Amino acid sequence: MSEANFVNDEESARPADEARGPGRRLHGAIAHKLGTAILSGKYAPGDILSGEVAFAEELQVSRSAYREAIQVLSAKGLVASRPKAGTRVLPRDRWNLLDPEVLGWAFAGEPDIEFVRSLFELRAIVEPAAARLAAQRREKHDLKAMKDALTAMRRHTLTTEAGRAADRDFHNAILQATRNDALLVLSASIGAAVNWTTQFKQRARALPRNPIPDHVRVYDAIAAGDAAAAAEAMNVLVDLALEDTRSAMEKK
Amino acid sequence: MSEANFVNDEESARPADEARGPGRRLHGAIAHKLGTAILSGKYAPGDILSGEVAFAEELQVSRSAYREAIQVLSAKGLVASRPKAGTRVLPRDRWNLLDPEVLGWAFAGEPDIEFVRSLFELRAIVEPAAARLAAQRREKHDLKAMKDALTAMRRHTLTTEAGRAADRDFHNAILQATRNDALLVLSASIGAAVNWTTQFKQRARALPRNPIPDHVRVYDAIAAGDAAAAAEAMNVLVDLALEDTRSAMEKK
DNA sequence: GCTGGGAATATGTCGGAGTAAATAGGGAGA
DNA sequence: TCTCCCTATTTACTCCGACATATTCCCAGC
Repeated sequence: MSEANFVNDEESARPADEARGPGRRLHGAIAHKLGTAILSGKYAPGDILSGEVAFAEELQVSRSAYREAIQVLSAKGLVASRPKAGTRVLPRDRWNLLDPEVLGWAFAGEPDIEFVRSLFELRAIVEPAAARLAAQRREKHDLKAMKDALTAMRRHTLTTEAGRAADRDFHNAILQATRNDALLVLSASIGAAVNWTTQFKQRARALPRNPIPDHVRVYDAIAAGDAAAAAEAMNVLVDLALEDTRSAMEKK
Repeated sequence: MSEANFVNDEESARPADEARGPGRRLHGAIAHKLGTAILSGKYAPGDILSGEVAFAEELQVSRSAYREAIQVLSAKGLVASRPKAGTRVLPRDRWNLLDPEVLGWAFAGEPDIEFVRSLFELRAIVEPAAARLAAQRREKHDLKAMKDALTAMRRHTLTTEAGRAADRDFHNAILQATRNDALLVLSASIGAAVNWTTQFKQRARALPRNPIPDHVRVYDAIAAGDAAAAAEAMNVLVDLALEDTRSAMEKK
């Protein structure tokens, strides 16, 4: 009770009420504001956000709060500040686009279709390979986790947050089964991004396909230990998701 | 070049010779110290870094500097602090292990061989696929960049920083040719990590193979537009690198 | 055993001192 | 007279310590 690690991060502690707001603390809100502004292109790489005091006054916050927000952006590679030169936006290739928070900022405004494409391409590379490894290395409890996620997906649908969480759990269980930390972290980031696109698809009223059978095929292949079949089934799954997303974005 | 940030510890009048120091500013140095401590396992997930003032006094810095360092770590998902409860180290799966700085911290001490293995496994998944895409989409200037990097690799060797930079440039040129931002960012992170392992191999005096011919094979396949051959050649390249690294770590 | 108040601790705020660096100005050499 | 270099000023970030606020844990009272 007292020494137990209750894993209450900042969002699960909240009643999941303001999940989509700026949330967090004051400097977090400022970081969100500036981050979305940068990601949306309002500040281009090379631009200078000059004037610590000016910004602090404009946002009606203290310089400390502004400074801590800049620290966050700096830690994510979005900006760099030097004593006299001011705080300048770094070139895109320095941005840590795989950071879940940065990804969220990227999808806060109008998501760039080129970037979404590249994310799905990456997913199409990583996830089938992960399914292949999972088929070779999965243990009993991995299969149980996948099965549980599948039943949850059946009960809810992808139109609900619970359903999307179950979807993430399914993919997460596969990643866990690969026994690969790097893969796990990477796909956690991608999963967050995919969740955004799924919400996006839902807003566009474009969820035509029933994704359950495809997921079941992946599960069966992994359970059977058939690496090639698992990779292929996951490949199909990702391709369909990409197709849906593309049509949804074009429709809009 | 552009990274002319030097540490301003006490009054070290070093002629900016120390390129691999903690770097950056005071709070950057603190973040480095705490980051390496966390990554090395000195602070386990769930541990509490209690006492903002205590830490600040122990490190002989002000609370602001300590706070900003915590902001950086928090932005990278290593810790989370809540009002009264203290600053807790988050579970590993929340860490942004693909952040270049975090990767650097992970390799600052004794690198975990399991983690290195998982990184190379990820690399073995991503880089061949990237070579495949590059073979399909490369333009003239991409090939020129690869060729330039190859000649630079020949002139210097991997034992020098310039040679390792050329190696990174080569892989970077391939990633650029994929026209995929997400891939580019990911492999920039991986490339930073691989650079660490290469330095590590060098320290262990284990660079037996001449990597140039293998790189040339990759280049030829991409130049010819042969996707399958490019993927296979890159596969060989990554496998050899993994083998070298493994033997170097076992030797040590 | 449950509830409410107080103590402890972390976050948010503030303004000032210190310092690094870019720009401008002046002087020397061609 | 023009160019180059050196120096001084100015500017904006960096660091600091104190104060105010909010939240949570602990414990006493019911």
